[in-house]
Amino acid sequence: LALDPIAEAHRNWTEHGWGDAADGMAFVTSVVRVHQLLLARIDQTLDPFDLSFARFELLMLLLFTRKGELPLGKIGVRLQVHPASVTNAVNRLESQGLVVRRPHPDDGRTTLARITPAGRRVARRAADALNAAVFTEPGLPSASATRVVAAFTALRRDAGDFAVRG
Amino acid sequence: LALDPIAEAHRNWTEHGWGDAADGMAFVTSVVRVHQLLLARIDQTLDPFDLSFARFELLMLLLFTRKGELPLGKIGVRLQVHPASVTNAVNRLESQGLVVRRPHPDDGRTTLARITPAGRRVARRAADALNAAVFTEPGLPSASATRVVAAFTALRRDAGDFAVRG
DNA sequence: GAAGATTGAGAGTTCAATCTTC
DNA sequence: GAAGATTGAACTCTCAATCTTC
Repeated sequence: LALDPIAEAHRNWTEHGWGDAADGMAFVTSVVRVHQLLLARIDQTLDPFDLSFARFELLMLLLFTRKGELPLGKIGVRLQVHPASVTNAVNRLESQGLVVRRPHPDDGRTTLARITPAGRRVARRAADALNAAVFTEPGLPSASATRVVAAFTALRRDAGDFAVRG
Repeated sequence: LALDPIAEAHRNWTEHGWGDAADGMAFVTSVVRVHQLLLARIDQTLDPFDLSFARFELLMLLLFTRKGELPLGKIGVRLQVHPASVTNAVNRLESQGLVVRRPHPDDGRTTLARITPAGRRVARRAADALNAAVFTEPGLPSASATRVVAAFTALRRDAGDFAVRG
């Protein structure tokens, strides 16, 4: 096992005359790597449920919606994914019996995705599994995680990711 | 534009009796979303060079290697990606003339990937572009970024991502 | 004409299976 | 038999093009 590759890259960047960007490079690379590690744990946990994280997020979104259904387009906006990805995910979930499509009553253009009773059961069990295997102990001290969330919320806000309350 | 979806999810988690996992869920979701935002900026910056971030990382790895070449297997270990991904990336880079394959002189099983002069030029220019467009201003205050890197280094170390200096 | 959704193509990843060389 | 690399299959994501409905 080698030493920390990100620290090494930071050193290389500095020695290459890119000192001004070295910290930012290390930050971005850290995010990429931690994302990779977390996703691996998540995928492993969701494997028994035959769910990807993307499909899990879609299921939870419907679970937390009052009527248990949402237009496909709205799902894409909320989950920040491409319409084609929504179509694909809903196809899979529908073939698994966790979601059904139905036409919008008032607008013939839009399609609604509705979570089924089986979908609700799977969503709750998968969430329990993720909570136990990943979320309750994501890999850093609770105070540290909270600080990261705060810093990332500011970053996302500045990137125009969501509206500022006002 | 809606309010912060992660804050909303945190509220949903708490109301659903999953309070113990709500902070961890928010942490993980934040990492996923920030990763998505950063990668979008990176891909956009690398687009003119016809490079993905994965191929850029491979190129930089070779650029910083003494002899400018490395066995494919070692590349996979350093970049933490599957051997098949290395084969794929090297195929693309080779067709772009940025890398060449050559057989290992002492071991007929292993193949070396060697960065070409053109590869070095593209790597330096792409790095300059990324430094200017992303790394010098990744989206949060410098002190904040440094704290995140420290927290993530601890997380990666605990996950067995690299050896502890001893 | 614009909005909503789907389709097909292209790129990337992972896995299992295969082939060659040690 | 094990290590290194490649191949083909399965999946996901994105983009451009298409189709239907407003």
